[in-house]
Order: sequence, then structure tokens, then C-alpha cells
Amino acid sequence: MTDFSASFDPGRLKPLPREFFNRDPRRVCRELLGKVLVRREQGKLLAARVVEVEAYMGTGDPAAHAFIGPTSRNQVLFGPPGHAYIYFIYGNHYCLNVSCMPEGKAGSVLFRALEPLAGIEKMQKVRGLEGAAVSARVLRLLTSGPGRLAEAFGITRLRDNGKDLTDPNSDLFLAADGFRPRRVLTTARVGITKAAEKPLRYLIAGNEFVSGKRSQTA
DNA sequence: TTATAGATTGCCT
DNA sequence: GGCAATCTATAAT
Repeated sequence: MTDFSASFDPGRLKPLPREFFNRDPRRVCRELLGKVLVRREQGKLLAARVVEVEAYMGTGDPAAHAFIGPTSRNQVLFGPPGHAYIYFIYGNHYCLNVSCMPEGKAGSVLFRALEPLAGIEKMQKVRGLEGAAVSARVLRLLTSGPGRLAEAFGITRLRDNGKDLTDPNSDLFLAADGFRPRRVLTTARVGITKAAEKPLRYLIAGNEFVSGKRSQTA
């Protein structure tokens, strides 16, 4: 099934407020599903719906980068809510998080998969799929996976780490367009070894853009 | 100073 | 289904 949004109107999108992110990452995860990630650049607009996220619980979570306490790498996580935390992983990929909880507390949400809505040509270009016929398979290759969606949105540590995603002038932000997921599922988080059993992955049930090889969207 | 694991992806068999 | 690529933060020496 596909979540095409009849209500999608790029001109009306404005950033979610800081208070949205000033709470438990698990709550932020649920609320973020169905929202829209927006990138503005050079008069162009990239937009994609959030369909899969994971909660990281700060210093109490062995799988979280904040587990070891504040460092130069993870300091954004301990700052105010609503800021982008970008890290580089496996020598190849950037991943996007948004900080949650009040300043001093380090919860966060990792973006794992999006459903492309606007700027698909541009995404194809940066993902190395320029000119490919737009099929379900090609769309999935754009933003289904944390490394993929970061590349599609041109997200890098240099450009975006620490950016305030609630600033009305930000070129990267999250917005609501009225879409509501029908059903949300929780599963174990992907790709971690510590605290791997906790059900902190949230996804829109049945959405075809959820990451991974088909079938586990149950 | 050196070693190693890692919130992944894509190519190979 | 298996595994190399490629870099960095942090741990170990």
C-alpha cells in the first residue's frame, strides 16, 4: 500500500515547535511517524514522509551514543531538543537524529526510512539513479534506510550537525501536513548489539518504504 | 600511538 | 546469503 498525501502542500509546511521534541524519545517516535522531513535548497524542495524511526534513550541506553556521557562527538545530544545530530558510520554513511528531552538529557530519535514526496529527480541524482524509470523499487532505493535517506537529502556532519530543526529559517526541518498513520508497529531496533531486545523501533504498518528486505513489516 | 568495532550499503556468488 | 569497503570515535597499549 502507499501513503500518497492528497493534502501535501509544500508552501504551507513550517517547522514543528521545540516543545514537540522536548519529551521522551519513544513519544517523539510515535508522533514523528507520518510527519514530513523537508530540505530547502536553491529554490528546490525535497520532502519525504517519516515511516520508520528508532528511539535512543540517552545515558541509560547501552546502544546510544550518549551512553558514555558527553563527548565532542555527541555533545548535540545533551543540548536543547529539536537539533540535528549527525554521525558518520562504517566509513561510508551519515545518519540523521533529532535531539529530544530538555537540555542536559540526551534522548534522541534516529530516522531510518522515508517515503519520497517531492524533489524525487534531485534525490535520484544524488543517489546515483539519475534517469532511471520511477518504479517502486527505485523509490525505495532513494530513502529506505538511514544511510540512504541521509544521502538523498544531502545530509552531512559538516553541513547539518547541531542545526536547529525548529528554526523557521532552517533549510532542514520537520513539518506536519495532516497525514495520520493508520497503525503503528514497534519492533526491536536494527543493527545494534547492545540492548538489542528492546522494542524501540517504530514503523507505519504495511508501508512499503520501511527499511529492510520485504516481509518483516508484519 | 595503535587497534578495533560500528545505529550500513551494495556488490558478489 | 556472504562479505568488503572505508573512516572515525573510543578503547587499549
